[in-house]
This record gives sequence, structure tokens and C-alpha cells, in this order.
Amino acid sequence: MTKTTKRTNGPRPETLRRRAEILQAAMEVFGAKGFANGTLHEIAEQVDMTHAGVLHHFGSKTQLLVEVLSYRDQSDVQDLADQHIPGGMELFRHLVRTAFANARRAGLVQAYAVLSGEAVTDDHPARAYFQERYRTLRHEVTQAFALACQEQGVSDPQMVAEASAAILAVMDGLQIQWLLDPDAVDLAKASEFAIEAIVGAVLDPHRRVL
Amino acid sequence: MTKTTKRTNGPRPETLRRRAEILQAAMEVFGAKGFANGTLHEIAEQVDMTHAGVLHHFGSKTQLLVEVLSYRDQSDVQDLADQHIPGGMELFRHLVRTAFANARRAGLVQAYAVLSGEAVTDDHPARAYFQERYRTLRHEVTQAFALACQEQGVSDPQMVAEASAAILAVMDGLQIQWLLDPDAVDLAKASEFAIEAIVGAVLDPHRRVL
DNA sequence: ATGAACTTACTTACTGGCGGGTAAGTTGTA
DNA sequence: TACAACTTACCCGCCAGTAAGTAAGTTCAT
Repeated sequence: MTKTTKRTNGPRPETLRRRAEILQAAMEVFGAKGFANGTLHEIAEQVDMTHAGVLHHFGSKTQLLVEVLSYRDQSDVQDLADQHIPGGMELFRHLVRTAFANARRAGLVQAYAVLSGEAVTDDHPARAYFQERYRTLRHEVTQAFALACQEQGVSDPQMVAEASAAILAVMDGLQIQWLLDPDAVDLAKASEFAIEAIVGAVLDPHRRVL
Repeated sequence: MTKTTKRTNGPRPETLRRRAEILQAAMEVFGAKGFANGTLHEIAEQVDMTHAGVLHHFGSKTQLLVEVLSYRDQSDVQDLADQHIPGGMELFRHLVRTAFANARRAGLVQAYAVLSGEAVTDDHPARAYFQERYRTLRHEVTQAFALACQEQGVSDPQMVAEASAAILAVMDGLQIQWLLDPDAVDLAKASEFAIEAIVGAVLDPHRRVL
């Protein structure tokens, strides 16, 4: 087994491309119709295949969803590989930039909005994924706060935890309002404002307005 | 037709009670499973009926959903009839109180979270409802800001619009995180913090943190 | 180089179950 | 008598999953 190990060849490159196409189509369909309501037939149609063909690659609809989610994460990580993952104040600026970028990617935004909503239903296959995702994101934001706070000589873990969750929450919540009524809400600007407000409140916590 | 006007008697009180039971059950099922995934059978079961019985009252599954939503609004309005609808700063305090109350009503919270997520899918029957709902809520919050701002001599319609959307957004977004991971997020406290931060930023807009 | 042995990427065809909707009957109540 | 509130029974279409077949490609021995 020196060079020509007869090991099961990883799938051919053409196959990999095909799978990526399916994942892409699945993301679109689940985004447009939801997981429960989207059908394998519709996904298959988009890549000129039968639904049985899709099942050949992914085994089951549930498995397909799982792979859609992890695939997207994987490519995101890859995109960030060259750039470094920003920390401290730079992270907040990064989040704002993301909001601006999202305003031009309604499809993607809708997919995450729909699926995260569905995920809170009983025994949903994406529940674990979103649980983990939020946990991770909150952790990252918390770290950023820790760095920023220490520079400013502030420290209040409880408040930072609340603020971290809140920042992710505004972004998500604004997306829903924006998807429902794009003209009524300026996704990018509103996200920027809210993030700034929350970060500001953490760094300068001497206020009581209510 | 003097006393015994043969006018279509409003449905008998017993019937009204039965319908209310169905609406209640439907809210629970749609909340637990989503609209697409929840079944008439399951709803009917909860009120000891067949699914055809439910259809007898509401005609179709879609119609049932619509009536569930308007029914809930109706009772909410009724509950607030004695109390006055708060305005100005009092509204923000009211929202915070609502968040505290919601932390003890996971079922209701889940129903709204699930359905508002589903509503952004293509041609969803609840889309119009949520569109209108958010429009109304934003308007109310905007009014409250207008009042509070004029007391403080601030005015920036653009900012107020963003802040209004943002406040509703945080509340919704936090609900999702909380439903996914109740131990990781303190719904009430985080909502309070975020609302305070955003209101604070509007009333004292001389800051630039990013 | 070539053909046999095997694997991969599908398709066609079928199934089993479900879920919403409908039609026709049954019972109770005004 | 007439209508309201159901139930039973049925239909139809959809959809995930499976099984079996086929046409390519890959591997390998010769």
C-alpha cells in the first residue's frame, strides 16, 4: 500500500461537484418552503435528477438537511481562512459589515430565518445544529466583549452575556422583519444602529433610562 | 317576526366554547410542530373530535390558522381593554414586563416564533398577518419614541424607525435563542438590558463606539 | 491493450402511509 | 321540521423511501 493503495477512492471530482449542486438547491428549496414543506422532488428538479438520485447521495431527507447546514458552515470557514477571524472591537465592525452584505443575499438570509424558526419545534433535525451555532456565536461575541471591556476597564460577565445574546438576537429579528417587508426596514442600518447601541451600553454602563 | 325573529341565531354559546377549544388546541399544535407539519388529526384529538369535525367549524386548515391568529389578538386586546394602552416611556416598561411574563409562557412564545419564521416562506397563509402585526407594533413603538424624544428635545425620524424595529427584533431573536437553550439565555433580563440600551441610545445619541 | 469483475451514479417503478378535503348519513336540539 | 354539530367512510394526491435495473466508469489480471 505504498502509492497505489487500493483504498476506496474518495468520490470522483465530478461527483463532488454534483453533490455541491444538490446541497445548493436544497438550501434554496428549504429556504423558500421550509424543511417540512420543501420536497426532494423539487430539489432534484433543480439539478435535473429524480428524487431517488438525491437519496442515492444523501440517504434521507433529514440527512440532506444536516449536510446542507454543515456544508454552508464549512464554506464559510474556508472563506474566512485567508482573512483572520476578527476579535475585540473589530468583531463588532465585522458583524455590521455582515449585515450590510446580508441585505444583498435575501435567499441565504431567508434560509437561516426559516430553518432557525422551524428548529425550535419538537424533535426537529436542525435543533442541535442551531443550539450549537448560537452557543458558539455567543461565545465569540462574549470574547470580543471581554477584550474590549478590559481595555476600557469595565467588567460585568452577566451584562456581557446578555449583550452577546442580544446582539445576535437583533440581527436575526431584523432579518425577519426585513424579509416580510423589505421597504419598511433597512436591514443594514438598523443592525448597525442596534449593535452600536448595545456595545455602547456595555462599555459605558452608567445609565438608567426606564 | 316580532319576537321570534328567525334571524340566524349567533351560534349557541356551547358551540362558541367548542370553537375556542379548537383554536386553543390548534395554537398548541402549530406552536409545537409548525403549521406545515402540524395535522388536523392531532388538533382534533386534543378536543376529542375527528378531523372532519374541525373542518366542519373552520372549513380548511389554512382558515383555521388565520382564525387562530386573529383570535389570539382579539383576546389580547380584550385583556388590555381595562388597562389603558401605555404610551411614551411607559410603553418600554410595558415591553420589559411582557418579556418577564413571556419567560413563563414558553408555549405561546414558541408558537409565535415558529409561525413568524414559517411566515417568510413563499405564499405562506400567515405572511399577511405578520406583516401587518410588525407594521402596527413598529408604529406603536415609534409613537412612544416620538413622545419620549420630544420631552428630551431630540428628533431623528430615521434613527427612531431603526430603533423601533430593533426593539421588536431583539425581543423576537432572544426568544429563539431562549427556546433552543433556556439555560444559556435569560430571556427577561437580556430583553430588559437590550431595550434599555436601545432606548438610551436614542435619547442620548452622542456616541460613536465603532 | 483488453476484457472480466466490480463499483458508482443514477432511473424507473413501486409502496405504504399520511393528510386534507368531501359527501352522506346520524343524532340532538330549538 | 329544520338546522347545527358532528361521525364514518372514502378519495386523491403527495411524498419519502426502497428495490431493481442500466449504463457508464474504474481496477486489475493477463
